[in-house]
Amino acid sequence: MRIGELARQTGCQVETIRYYERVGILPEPKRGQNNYRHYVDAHRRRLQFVRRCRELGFTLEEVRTLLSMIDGGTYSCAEVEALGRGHLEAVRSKIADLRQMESTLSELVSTCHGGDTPDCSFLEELFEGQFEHKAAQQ
Amino acid sequence: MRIGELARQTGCQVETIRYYERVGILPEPKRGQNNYRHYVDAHRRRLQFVRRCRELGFTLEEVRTLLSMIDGGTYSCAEVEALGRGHLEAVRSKIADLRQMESTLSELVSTCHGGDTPDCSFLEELFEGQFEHKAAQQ
DNA sequence: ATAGACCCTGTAGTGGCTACAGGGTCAAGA
DNA sequence: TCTTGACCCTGTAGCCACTACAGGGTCTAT
Repeated sequence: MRIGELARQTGCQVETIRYYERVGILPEPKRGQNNYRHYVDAHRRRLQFVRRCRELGFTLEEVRTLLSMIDGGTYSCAEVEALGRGHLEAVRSKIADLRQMESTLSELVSTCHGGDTPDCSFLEELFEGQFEHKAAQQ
Repeated sequence: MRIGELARQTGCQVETIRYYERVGILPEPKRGQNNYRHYVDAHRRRLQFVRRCRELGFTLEEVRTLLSMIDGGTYSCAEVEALGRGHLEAVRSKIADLRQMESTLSELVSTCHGGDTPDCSFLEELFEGQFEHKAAQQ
């Protein structure tokens, strides 16, 4: 199949597929005499895997690691689990940060009177107040 | 005060302050005869404001909008509130995405047996399975 | 013959910094 | 007097994971 078809089947953009090839996530496929890329099902499965990993928030570097485990065939389930748990922790920590943002924001927004005069306690608090937002450390 | 002192007082990096100046978030300060930037308290308050906004997750573009409201002096509280609520919605939607990731991830990780053999249902599910992750519909 | 869908390469842009390289300034101490 | 070290300057390149062209070629249907 050609690149457009692969894109359709996996929900990727054509440019993204070429990008993955350029950075070594996908192998270079065979080319026809018109120089078009020709993909087979193994490519589709690999790209699907990459996309699923990305949807779960893994970085391309982590995806590369996972792929090299699969390609090498000599990984341990424990390694994969460690990578997964590490990433899960990162996701949880992002959630915590965003929750903190949400709570500060909704508190600030609730102080708005919503009128059309240029006085706003939201802005004033941020500009002058002893505003204290528990930011993420690191 | 000089740029290093301003950085210390606001918790910014020196490079970030220069970057904000370059992109028009902070005004160009006066320079001494040694060409060092010289800041006064108005700069500190403005930078503090920017930092607080960034901590709340506002983009620099949104910060620019807020600053131009303050600078113009002819905004309405309702405008600010709209911007705040819009951003709050964005934060909430990110939290929802991350929660979805978290749940899929923790489910996948929990299927790992953790042994040192190269078989792992986490990987297999992503690679072969009819894995279904409810991704954000943007 | 031509339109339109598809493919190619290569480069530049996005956001919000961060990290140099390569240089200047200034005060304290040996 | 010299040197060390902390600070400052400009300008550019790099980070991530794409995305968006520009400028061209190919293929199929009408």
